[in-house]
Amino acid sequence: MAVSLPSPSSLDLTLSTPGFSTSPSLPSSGDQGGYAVRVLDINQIPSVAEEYSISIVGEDDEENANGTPPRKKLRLSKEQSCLLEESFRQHHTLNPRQKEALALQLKLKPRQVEVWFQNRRARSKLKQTEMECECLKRWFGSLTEQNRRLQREVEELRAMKVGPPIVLSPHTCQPLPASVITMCPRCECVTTTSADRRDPTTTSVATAVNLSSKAGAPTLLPQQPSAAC
DNA sequence: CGACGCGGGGAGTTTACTTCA
DNA sequence: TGTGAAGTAAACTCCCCGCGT
Repeated sequence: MAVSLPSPSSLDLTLSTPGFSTSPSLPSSGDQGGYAVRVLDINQIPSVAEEYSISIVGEDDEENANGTPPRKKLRLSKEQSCLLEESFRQHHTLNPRQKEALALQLKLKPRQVEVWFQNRRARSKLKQTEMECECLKRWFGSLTEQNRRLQREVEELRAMKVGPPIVLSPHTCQPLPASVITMCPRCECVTTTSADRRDPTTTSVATAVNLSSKAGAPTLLPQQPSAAC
């Protein structure tokens, strides 16, 4: 029954894992006494539901009288969750041997470990998607604001009846193309550079503002955000 | 090379349970 | 203190894909 876990307190908790030590089908060992042992989660006030889950979840109460297994739901203890999280940090998928070993260590069924990893992957992906969505929203807002500013600038230049500034390349003495505003979608830092000074291999977020556009308004050409920041 | 079975993973859903107003 | 809505997470189902035969 002994499980190697970091602290003595966690060992105590693990001994009372729902669905294992409290299972009615298991003979009560001397120091635990079957139902006498409860899930001792120091951060959680025991509830009626907890009592319920303890009483209904067992390793071998697979089916009821109809032959259909009742849908049961256990709550993983903090130690179990921590260990699963730790394992998830190491690898997001488990091979059968790892699954078996982890299940044994956690006193869970391999299927439960498998389900936990499935759900964990799903949560991870959801979180990632939400973060990307937020990032894109901020990026969009920033670009919108930038667009407004540039349009104002164009209007002002038009009002002055002054053509777009022509910058000569220090190397070739040829006019440079339109400036390129580069913004990092993560930290939203914006830098303005001449097109010929950019590293052609860089795939940074670039918003090309063509001030000499015949149509009047500057054209914004959003590109994919880069991972490099 | 295609058909078949099997196992694993993703996506979506259900359901038990908790939290909070 | 009781209750219902909302949130969370375990468990389920379906489908697809890769792999071995």
